[in-house]
Amino acid sequence: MKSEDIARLAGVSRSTVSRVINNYSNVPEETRRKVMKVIEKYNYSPNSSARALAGKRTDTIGLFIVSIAERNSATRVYQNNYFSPFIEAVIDTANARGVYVLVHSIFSVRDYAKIKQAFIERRMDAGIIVGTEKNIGVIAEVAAMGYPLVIIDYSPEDIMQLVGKGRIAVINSTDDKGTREMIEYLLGSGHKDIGILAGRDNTYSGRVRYETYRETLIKNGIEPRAEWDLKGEFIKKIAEQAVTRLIKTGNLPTALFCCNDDMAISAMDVLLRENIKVPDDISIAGFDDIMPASLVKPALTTVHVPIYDIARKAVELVLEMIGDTAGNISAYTMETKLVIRESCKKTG
Amino acid sequence: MKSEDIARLAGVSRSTVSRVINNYSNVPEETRRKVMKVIEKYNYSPNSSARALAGKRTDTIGLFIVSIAERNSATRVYQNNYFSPFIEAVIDTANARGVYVLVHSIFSVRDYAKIKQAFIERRMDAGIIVGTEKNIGVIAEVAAMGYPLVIIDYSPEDIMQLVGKGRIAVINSTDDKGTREMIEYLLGSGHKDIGILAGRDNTYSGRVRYETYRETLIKNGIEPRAEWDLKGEFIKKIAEQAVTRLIKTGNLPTALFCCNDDMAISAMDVLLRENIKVPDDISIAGFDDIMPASLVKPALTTVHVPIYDIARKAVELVLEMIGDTAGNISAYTMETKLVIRESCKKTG
DNA sequence: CTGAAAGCGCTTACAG
DNA sequence: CTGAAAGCGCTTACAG
Repeated sequence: MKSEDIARLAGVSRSTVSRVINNYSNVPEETRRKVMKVIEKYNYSPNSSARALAGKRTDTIGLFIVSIAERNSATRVYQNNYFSPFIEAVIDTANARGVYVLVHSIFSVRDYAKIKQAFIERRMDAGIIVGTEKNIGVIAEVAAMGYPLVIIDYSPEDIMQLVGKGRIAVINSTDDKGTREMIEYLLGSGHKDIGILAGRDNTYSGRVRYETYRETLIKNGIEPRAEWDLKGEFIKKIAEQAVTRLIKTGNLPTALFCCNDDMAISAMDVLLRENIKVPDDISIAGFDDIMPASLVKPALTTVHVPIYDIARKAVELVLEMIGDTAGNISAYTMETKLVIRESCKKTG
Repeated sequence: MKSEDIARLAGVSRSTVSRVINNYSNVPEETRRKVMKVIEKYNYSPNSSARALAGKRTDTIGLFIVSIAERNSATRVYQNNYFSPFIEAVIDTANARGVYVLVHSIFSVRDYAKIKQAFIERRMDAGIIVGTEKNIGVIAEVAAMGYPLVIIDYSPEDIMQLVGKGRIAVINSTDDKGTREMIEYLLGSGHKDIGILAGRDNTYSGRVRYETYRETLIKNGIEPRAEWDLKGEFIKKIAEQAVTRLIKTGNLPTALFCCNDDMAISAMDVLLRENIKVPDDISIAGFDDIMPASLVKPALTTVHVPIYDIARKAVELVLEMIGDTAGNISAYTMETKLVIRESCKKTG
């Protein structure tokens, strides 16, 4: 069934069918009804490829999930508690607005070209990029092609500087405020020896959380100690190794600020295995508030990142930008919140 | 950049460019190289809409996630530990084969029409349907349109009977074997009073797990008791209510077989709150082996369902079927495995 | 208000 | 081996 069939059945031309479908204002009510009746009777819907080729939107957005460091992990999918809710929220929000979502995995820097590829092939009207790595070159190219892009977790300043032109929105959470509140909470609980299990420093949130940790300690008269400055890269396995090494030194801080929950949970596993009690022997703090954070024993004290809201905002922004050819580069920040559970306690 | 531009630049016709791109055999090596050079230089890729309209594949598959009972839950996304790994595995597998994935949420029976809609609009070459509800009518219609479909968790017999023609594969896990092994494990641990927290009975796995539970007890000379036959519908909240009511009766079984892990974890939460110890006062068994199953305390004894393998198999089957217009209705069963952790113990 | 016609960017018989 | 032409199913100026 194509528009020509509908036209014939309704006794009008394809032009009129098209006008009805696209809600043109200059179609008399009676004509519209007559055509609609046939359309509904046959459950007709235009071929999306033909529509797109003729200049309409694809009504599809791309969601690109970048997790470069994890490409070789067969169990990756079971581990990633940050992306899963994000993906689902994007899909639900977009679908509710009648927009399709093409989800794509990016596992290597080389893979990043696939983002551009999808736009070259004109498969989507816009894109959302989330993940552990950003290739600003590809982002700039896609933006230059005229496609709106929403980037999650990226330095707004860097975007402004590095992307010449195009419609781009970046969404972050208040990683600085969240980190500050957590460190001050630990300080307020009597901790002075606070270590960090840091995230990836080629990530905006990773850098902000790390730097804010240091600044907050220094502002409170405490010099961060190099031996408690662990690199976890936001990855469970690397975090485990770092914590294992720390334990071997025999010199533990009284609290460890982990830059995401995945690493915090890994740290707790290792400590448990080594018979070091959380929070009695060491307090563990996380970041993100992913679902397992409240399930784990002891339940994780962490900073809530509104993943669902970020995802929803991303879809809203991207749809707005599709509709508005003028738009330029913009930045949004979503509120984090300290969540106190059981994994940290007073000391001293 | 379009094929005409490439043609001009390479000094050939659009036909030849197309032949090179589609790997036709009758293009001399030299011509191919000449054209490829221009294609690579300009990073050209054909417009997917134009290709599809001209009769090529869309190179896109649809993944439809049906979770009807959960439509109104804002936190749904954080809860669904079964779909998340499935979605990611489908995407990863498809992407690795150069195929795009359009993921769509279905929240109501009315929504089910969206599946057909996507095919009417010719947005994809085939579909995978997973979730808590199946609309066999829509499935039959899409199959009749000639599109291959992979259905997860559905009665093969029902498919054979209800769908007249078309290419359909259904994938299940060995829910019967898994249930039997779990119940026999509990019996072997001395349990005679074994209750069930059942799943949705409009689900194939829900029915099989329920029936196998009853059969296994009866075969072992035990009559299933109505007061320990709880309906949980595979949903956390409903499971909580059922367990709460059970506790109020003061008449607990020594073991409770929960038809999925989500419900088992909910049951443990309620029991913990009521100061009933797992596994000392009651053994709790789950099904699925979702990620939190091993995180929770006590770690959940459950039946492992190979979600990742099922997802991968689904993609393989769907791609095979796209290539093979002959194919017919087929059924596959993936192996489950008993996973003994801490939530069940010997009794009597 | 409405239809005929051109055009979107491909692919593929067809003819040579 | 290769090009000119038709056709895929729409949308949208254009003309009336």
